[in-house]
Amino acid sequence: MEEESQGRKRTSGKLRDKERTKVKMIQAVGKVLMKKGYTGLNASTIAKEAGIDKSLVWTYFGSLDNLIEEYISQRDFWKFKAADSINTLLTFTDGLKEEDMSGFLQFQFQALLDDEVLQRIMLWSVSENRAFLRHLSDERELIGEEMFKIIDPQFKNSNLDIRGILAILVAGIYYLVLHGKTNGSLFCGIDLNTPDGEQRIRDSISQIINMAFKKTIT
Amino acid sequence: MEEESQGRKRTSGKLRDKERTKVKMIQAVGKVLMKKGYTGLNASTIAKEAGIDKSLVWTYFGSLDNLIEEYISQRDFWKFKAADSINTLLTFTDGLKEEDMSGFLQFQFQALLDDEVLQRIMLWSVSENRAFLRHLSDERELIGEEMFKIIDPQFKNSNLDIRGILAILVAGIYYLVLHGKTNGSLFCGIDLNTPDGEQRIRDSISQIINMAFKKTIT
DNA sequence: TATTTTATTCACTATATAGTGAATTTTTTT
DNA sequence: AAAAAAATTCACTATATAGTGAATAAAATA
Repeated sequence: MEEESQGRKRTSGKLRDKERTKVKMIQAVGKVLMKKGYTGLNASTIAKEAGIDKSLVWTYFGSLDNLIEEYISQRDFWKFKAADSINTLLTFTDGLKEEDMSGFLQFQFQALLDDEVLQRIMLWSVSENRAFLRHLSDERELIGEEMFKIIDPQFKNSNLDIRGILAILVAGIYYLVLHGKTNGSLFCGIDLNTPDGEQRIRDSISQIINMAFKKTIT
Repeated sequence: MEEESQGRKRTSGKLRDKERTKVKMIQAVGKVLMKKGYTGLNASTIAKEAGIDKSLVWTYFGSLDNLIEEYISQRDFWKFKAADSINTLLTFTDGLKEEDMSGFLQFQFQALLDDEVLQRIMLWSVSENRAFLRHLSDERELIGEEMFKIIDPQFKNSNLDIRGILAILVAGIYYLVLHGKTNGSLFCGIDLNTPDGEQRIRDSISQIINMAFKKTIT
């Protein structure tokens, strides 16, 4: 981005290398985020994690926010975009099967369970209204819309609001994971930190999708 | 709690009154919580809101945490406990109707939408693992268990996990409200900050409950 | 009204944090 | 190897925050 292309002098010592240091700093953001959450993201902590002097934050990124933003924009949080998961779905332009939809939600559930940084980011998104966090939401919405292009028509003549139902499902997945990871305690008597609890939520996701696809409403 | 019952001298001037001041301080916690969220809960801000000197926090409550804890424990966050909502449900010891269950969830949804402090507290609960926040979750679980005593048997011979489904529903409600209030943006194309968006979620809650009660799974 | 006691404020300490500019050390060029 | 330039650290400033103890002002008691 801010490459001095005219550069008469370059960089690459064993001890000093601007680009290598910048990469270390960006990676440190992720490590701190995982270990302490977004409230732990300050210059001293990040610098200590990267093993450099904190003043480099301003020398190389202009501000602490810029450095953090750099990390967020570089990481691909919606891995399922690239994963088979959604690509498979999007090839079925003529309609979507119940199992595909279920599988997609299961994938999202597992991805969030496995990704501690994503958990911290989701929490942050719902805690503070920052531009770069909103961009993440928007990105997810964009991917979602691709899917709804296929699903919406399938539910056109149903009296179910499939978007509303999926909104509750996805939001439910998000909250349950966050509650389980931070709070640890039960939710409706279910403990997400046990294999049994996880499985119950997985099954319930499938059950709701199954019911919706059977379009049985009175 | 820490009343000097032996008290030879009391308090009640126009300008100075310990008890009145303590009440003002506790109320200020709620105001700050609503205006700035839990991260805004520091002595200076609370003292300014109460119109007193910040040192009184330690004089009267021992620590900032104690003052905050006092506020949390005094307020009744699960209003629906007292409300008709759940009491009506609990009288039907022989079974629960679909409309009752729907109504109960609608009530919870509306209560959270209307109560800014509760929103801040729910966010806090999922952000930090504090004892007094866990107590709140536990309290909700306890109330929930009362309800499940009635519902569990109704779904005994169903192949649906009603607790799992309700967990996703309730968690979904929580997350959608938090997302809507902080982030403002869409979620599955639905904007919770519009009457239409609110209504779609209300309807979707009912639809899921309706499907579950029809026990239609293959 | 003078004295005692209680309520409240004031003036501090200690620590953390965003940010700056000069000094220093390493690398590159001559 | 010396000079120039780039990379990195050091030593600051300024502001915020939890917490403390002495000073002061208002009530209550004698």
